Amino acid sequence: MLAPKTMETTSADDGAESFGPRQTDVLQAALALLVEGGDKGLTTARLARAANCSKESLYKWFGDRNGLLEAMITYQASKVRIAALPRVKPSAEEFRHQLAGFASDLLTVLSGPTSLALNRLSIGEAGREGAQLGGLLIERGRRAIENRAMRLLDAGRDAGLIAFDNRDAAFNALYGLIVGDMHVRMLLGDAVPLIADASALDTQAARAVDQFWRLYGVAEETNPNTN
Amino acid sequence: MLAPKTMETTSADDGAESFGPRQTDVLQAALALLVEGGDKGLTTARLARAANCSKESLYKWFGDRNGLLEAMITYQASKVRIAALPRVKPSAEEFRHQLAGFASDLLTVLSGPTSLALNRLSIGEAGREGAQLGGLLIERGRRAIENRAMRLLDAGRDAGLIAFDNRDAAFNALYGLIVGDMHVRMLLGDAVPLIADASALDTQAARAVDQFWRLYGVAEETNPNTN
DNA sequence: CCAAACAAGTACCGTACGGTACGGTTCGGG
DNA sequence: CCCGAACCGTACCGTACGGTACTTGTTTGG
Repeated sequence: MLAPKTMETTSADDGAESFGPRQTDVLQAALALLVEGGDKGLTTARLARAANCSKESLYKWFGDRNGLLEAMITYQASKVRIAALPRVKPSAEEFRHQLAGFASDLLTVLSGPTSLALNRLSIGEAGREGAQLGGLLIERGRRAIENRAMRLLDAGRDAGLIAFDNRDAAFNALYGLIVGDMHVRMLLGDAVPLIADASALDTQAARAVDQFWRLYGVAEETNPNTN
Repeated sequence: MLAPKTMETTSADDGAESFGPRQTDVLQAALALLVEGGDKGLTTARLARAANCSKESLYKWFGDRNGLLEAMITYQASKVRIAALPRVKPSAEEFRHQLAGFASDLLTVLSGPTSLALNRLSIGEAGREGAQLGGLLIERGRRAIENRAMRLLDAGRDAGLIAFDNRDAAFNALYGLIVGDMHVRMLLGDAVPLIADASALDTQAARAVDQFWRLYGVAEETNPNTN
C-alpha cells in the first residue's frame, strides 16, 4: 500500500473504467480460479502462474489484492449488463412476457457459477472493517437488477397494468417470489433442483410472475390492489 | 488430523449432542470472536486467549478447526430452537397471527449478528471441496424454519383457511415475500432499513403475511386459489 | 495422601500467503 | 542499432496461521 499509485487502472470512481486486453485476460483467469477454488483458491502466485504473468505486474496493475478483487467485480458486472426495456407501453401479454423474462434472467444470473463465487467472496469478507467488496457488489450488480425491475414496474403502472403505492414493496415482492431462499441456499452450496435445468427454472419464473400478477395486476374481476 | 479421536464431543451424527459447560463457554467466546472479526478474526490462538483455555484443549475437544466451526453451528442452532405450534385448528385471526409471528421471528433470526456471522462463514467456505459447513447450516438452521413453516401451512390448510397444491411453492412464496433480498443484502454488509428497528420489521412482516394471504387464503369473496 | 488425569500457558514447527526485489527478455521508437 | 520501458519468472522476506509438544499447576478419585 502507499505505492506511487499511477491511478489509471485502479481508479474506483471511474464508471467506464475499462481494462486493457491483458488485464482482461488476467481477470478472466482470476475469476476462473475463484470459481474453482473459492477465496483461498485465488492467490497471487497461482493467478500469476495461471495467467502467465508476474506477481509484480499484478501489483502494478491492481495495486493490491483487494484492488484485484474489486476489479474482478467491476469487470464481471460490466460483462453481464442487462438489456434495457424494448418498449414503453406494453400490452398485458407483452408485459407479462417482460416480467417472465426478467424472472428467468434473474434466476439465470444468480445461479451462475461466477456470480455465486463473487457473492461468496464478498460475503465472506463482509463483517470486517475493510469490507467494501459487499458494497461494490451491491452497487455494480444488484443496482442493475433493481433498475431494470423498477423500470419494468413503472412501465407496467404507466400502462395501467399493475398498481402499487410502495414501489420498493412491489419490487421486494417480485424479487422474493422469484428467488425465494434459493439464492442463499445456492450460496451455501446446496444443489437447488429448481435451478438445475432450464425448464424447471422457467417453471419457477412463470409461477412467480403469476403470483406477482395476482398481487399487483389490475384485472377486471378483482379490485385494484393498493399495497 | 487422525488423532486418537475419543469421539464423544465431536460426533456429528448425534442429534442431541450437548457440550459441557466449559465447552459451551468456549463456543460462546468463539461466536463472539466470529461476530466481531469474521472468519479471519477467529483464530485458535485468539480463541484460546479469549476463552482462557489452551490451544491443546481446543484440539482435544473439537479435534480440528473445522470441528470447532461445526460445533459452533450446532450449538447456535440448539440455542435458537423455534417454538412449536400452540394449536392445531386455529381461527382465521389466530392463523394470521401465527403467520405474522413466524414472519417476525424469521426476520429477527436472519438479521441477528450471530446468524449473519455463521452464514457468512459457511458461505465463504462453500464452493470448495471440503465444504460441509453449508450443508450443516442448512440442516440445523434452515430445516427448523422450514419445518415450522410447513406445519403452519398444513395447519392452515387443515383448518380450511388456505389452499395450495404445491406445498413447496407455497413455502417459497411465503419465505420470499417475507425476506425478499434482504438476507443477501445483510450478508453483504448492507444496512437494510426494514430491519433496523422492530416497528419497521413488523411492518414488513405484516405486509408479507397480507400478500401471502391474498395469494393462498381461502376467503369468501375471492376464488380458492389452487396454485 | 498420593498418583493419575486434566488443563493452562508457552514455546515451537512447518507452511503458505501477501508483498517486494532483481535479473533476464522482449519490443517499439528514435 | 541502441535505448528504455514493460514484463516474465523466480527468488526472497516477514508474518501469521494451524497444529503439536512440553512444562507447570490443579483437580480428583481411590
